Amino acid sequence: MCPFLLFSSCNAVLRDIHLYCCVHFFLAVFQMDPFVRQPKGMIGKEDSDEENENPRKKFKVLDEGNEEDEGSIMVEFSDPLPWQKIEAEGLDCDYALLFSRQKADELFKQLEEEVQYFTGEKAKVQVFGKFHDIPRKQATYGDPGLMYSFSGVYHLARPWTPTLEYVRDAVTRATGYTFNFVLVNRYKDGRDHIGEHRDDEKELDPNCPIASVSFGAARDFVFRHRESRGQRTHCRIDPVKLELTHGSLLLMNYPTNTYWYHSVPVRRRVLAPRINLTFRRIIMNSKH
DNA sequence: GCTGTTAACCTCA
DNA sequence: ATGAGGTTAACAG
Repeated sequence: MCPFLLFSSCNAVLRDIHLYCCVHFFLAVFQMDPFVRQPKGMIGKEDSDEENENPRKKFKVLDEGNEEDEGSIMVEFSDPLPWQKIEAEGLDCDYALLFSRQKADELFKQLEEEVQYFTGEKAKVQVFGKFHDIPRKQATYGDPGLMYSFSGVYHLARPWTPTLEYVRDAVTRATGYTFNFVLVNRYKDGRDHIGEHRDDEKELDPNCPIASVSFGAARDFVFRHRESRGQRTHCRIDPVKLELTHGSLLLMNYPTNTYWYHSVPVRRRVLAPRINLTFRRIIMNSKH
């Protein structure tokens, strides 16, 4: 359970959330039709400072230079992204490069200017009775009225910035899902990280995927099954390791977050910053 | 009340 | 340099 993201709302609205998700599920199925089945494992090269030319070349990017049409830098529905399916027991993810190198550079730069991160109390976390500085920077943005709790105190999510809206809409067009909230994590270098956790807040609909978009330095991303953690190793399920590259999109589908923990481990050789956006759909409740 | 969990760090292979 | 294991006390269920 993540103590940062307990959500509430001013009014009970989303009674049709299940119908909503079903509709988008079918949308997504049709739009994602030509999945590329690939064996699980590290995607891309281990040395992340060099350009990842191979994966990028596989992506068809339309007219990067045209700034007038927002959709022009994305692959259109009629020309779907070459998704990679990542599967294991109880794990179901889809991975694709959403933005060209050039566009991702631009978005990264804009995010560096726009996003305002937590400071002070909100930048600390209590674990096992001790307070620590969170080893990365965090920010939350979302639809008006959306709230989240931090250490039992509710705060409003900030309103969307232009760049966050742009990326959000790009993800929607690529997947068919819409999102009302984003958690921004900024890892200033390879020493910044996040420990193993699941995104299992009850305010998140587990049937709706979480969309993780990455900019900047490529970082390893590790899934571990909940039954293969700690001393109870009688159930041996190998971890699933990915590399999340500049401009990439990882969709975490149900029931991934039920069975699998994930982390971004320390990588001391990484010197450059990474910004990660995890788009979610929060089910508003009537409390508060 | 009891049990399970813990978005963190530290130590030591 | 990395990963596994232990931590520790409060709180949710």
